[in-house]
Amino acid sequence: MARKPLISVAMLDLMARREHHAWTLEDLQAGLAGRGATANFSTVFRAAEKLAADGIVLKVLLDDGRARFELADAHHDHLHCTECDELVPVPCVIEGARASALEAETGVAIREHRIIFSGLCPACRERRP
Amino acid sequence: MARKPLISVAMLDLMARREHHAWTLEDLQAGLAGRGATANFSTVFRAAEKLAADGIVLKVLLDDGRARFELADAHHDHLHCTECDELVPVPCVIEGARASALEAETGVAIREHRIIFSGLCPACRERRP
DNA sequence: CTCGATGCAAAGGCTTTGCAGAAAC
DNA sequence: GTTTCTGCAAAGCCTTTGCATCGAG
Repeated sequence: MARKPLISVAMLDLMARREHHAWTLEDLQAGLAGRGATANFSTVFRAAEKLAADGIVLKVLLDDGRARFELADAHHDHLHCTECDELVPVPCVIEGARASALEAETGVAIREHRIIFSGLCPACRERRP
Repeated sequence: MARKPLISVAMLDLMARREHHAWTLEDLQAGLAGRGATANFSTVFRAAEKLAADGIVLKVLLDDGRARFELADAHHDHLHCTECDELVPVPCVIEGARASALEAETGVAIREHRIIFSGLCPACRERRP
């Protein structure tokens, strides 16, 4: 019989199912439990942090004070749905030229950016027109 | 002799001096104390929250977990300086057309956005080329 | 035996709230 | 007297850490 996989492996496996785009630690713990991989919160926390440190997942912090983790793939920005609380990906709207212009205009040196739109995700928008 | 002003008044007065663009509660408490308006942290917190609720100041939450408050004026975005930790204002880079295009493209309904760039502010950029 | 993974409980960092007294009107 | 502002202390909410155990190699 197969041995119990490490939590970090089960976690990546879970995230790959894309039930959420971005997962809170609570989401992860619940999702893991739902698939028979019950784990302590600290363990979930440490596994997620390690994956983030290794660049395998990305940690995103929201105004609600809870971090979300998502599989690290192509850069994109986010929309935080005010209705269902999901953090959905949207394509990046900052073209390199725009950033350069801003640097020239303001004198700052931009290393990275984080854009979070608030509004309704497609599903909620349809549900509540 | 003039009576002791409400903390919220002293706070607005302090913020108007623009020593910082955005103030943490700690900054505010220290700034107030420095001007003879010593106040309890809770009082500073409540005054700031009330001003934010009234739309007089804007509350901005950063990844470091501490909220900042700034006088609410024209919309702008921010650069969080990785060197001095200041949150400096930069002009908004999202034109309305861009947002509309994004809504059409993705199906989301955007209500507002928050952009935080990370990098060096003009002063630090000059200091550390 | 040694090291990483895990569970449990406790500690942290900031934010919020409850309650009572002081101040304003 | 009633409402608002304050101070103090206690809770809260999530995130982190310390320590001991467990399990693979």
